[in-house]
Amino acid sequence: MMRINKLTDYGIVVMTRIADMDQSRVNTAREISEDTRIPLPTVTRLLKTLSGNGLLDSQRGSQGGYSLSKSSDDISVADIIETFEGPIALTECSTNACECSYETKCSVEEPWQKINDTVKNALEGISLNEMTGKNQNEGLLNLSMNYSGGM
Amino acid sequence: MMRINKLTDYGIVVMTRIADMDQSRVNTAREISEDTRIPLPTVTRLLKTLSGNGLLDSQRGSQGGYSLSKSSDDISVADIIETFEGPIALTECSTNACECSYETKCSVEEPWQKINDTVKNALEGISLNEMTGKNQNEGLLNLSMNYSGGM
DNA sequence: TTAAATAGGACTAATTTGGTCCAAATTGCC
DNA sequence: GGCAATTTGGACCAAATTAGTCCTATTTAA
Repeated sequence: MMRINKLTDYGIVVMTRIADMDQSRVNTAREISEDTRIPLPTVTRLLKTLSGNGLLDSQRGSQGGYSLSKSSDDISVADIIETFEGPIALTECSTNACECSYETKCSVEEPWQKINDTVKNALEGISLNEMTGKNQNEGLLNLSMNYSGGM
Repeated sequence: MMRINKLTDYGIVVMTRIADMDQSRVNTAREISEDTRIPLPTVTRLLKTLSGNGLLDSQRGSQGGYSLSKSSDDISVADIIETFEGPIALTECSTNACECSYETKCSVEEPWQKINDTVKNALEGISLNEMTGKNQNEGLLNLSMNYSGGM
């Protein structure tokens, strides 16, 4: 299926929900759970991950909650995905020094590098703000990617 | 990790291996297994899937084996991935009619559509031929994608 | 007829993922 | 000071997916 994990998907939903709200106040896990209908324990876990990775600020105690750590314009979909899944890469080969034992595979490595870069670029080009309801149909998705450069 | 399955990865290796060989003869599962060091039962299964989906032609019986069903220029990485994983889509929302229960998610649907298209385009733009050793460093990967169009 | 292949499908083991829960720490408020 | 509302951190389990193997049938060339 080649898809991102469900939790990552949820993570994007949660972030979008927070970005959609009044930025002057914090959001509790409970509110978010009720709004999104994602079970509370799961939301809790998502929020912990997101704040642990610096995408959200957290405030403890009574009246506490979560808020965006920076403007929704400065948070990309890639940021969120990487928070949950680590570096964006479709194959193992493309992240680290390739240790694969299949000779053929290694001739395959270089093209994969490009494929991954393209995907990564696409995801970095989408800001959280563009995911919110506010900016619908405004044609902000102007992804212009050019990989004509030499290698 | 957001990656394609291991079997899909192997599938690409196997296809690349076949594309790399003399096209006037067929390749047996055994040869491919020995060359790639992927275990025979697994290679067998990969080949069955690939020929079942029309990417490979198969010839039964003694002297039989597998060969590309068309030129390696006309087979894309996307073709191979889709053979193993179905339609390329990062989230469920983006394939079929979205039945998700989270309201927020649906405002998210449209941007995702574009993201998926971008990824799909990238993968459709890479031919199997470009994955082979023959074409290394020839700068064939000229992916120019422009998503400035209206929605 | 036999040997070398592919075809189809069932099955199991391993891994990953999704989801839950509990105890601790922090903070605001009465 | 004490209580209630929160986040924090980590352990844990169940479910789903994936990887891999195996067996039997069918086809074909020599």
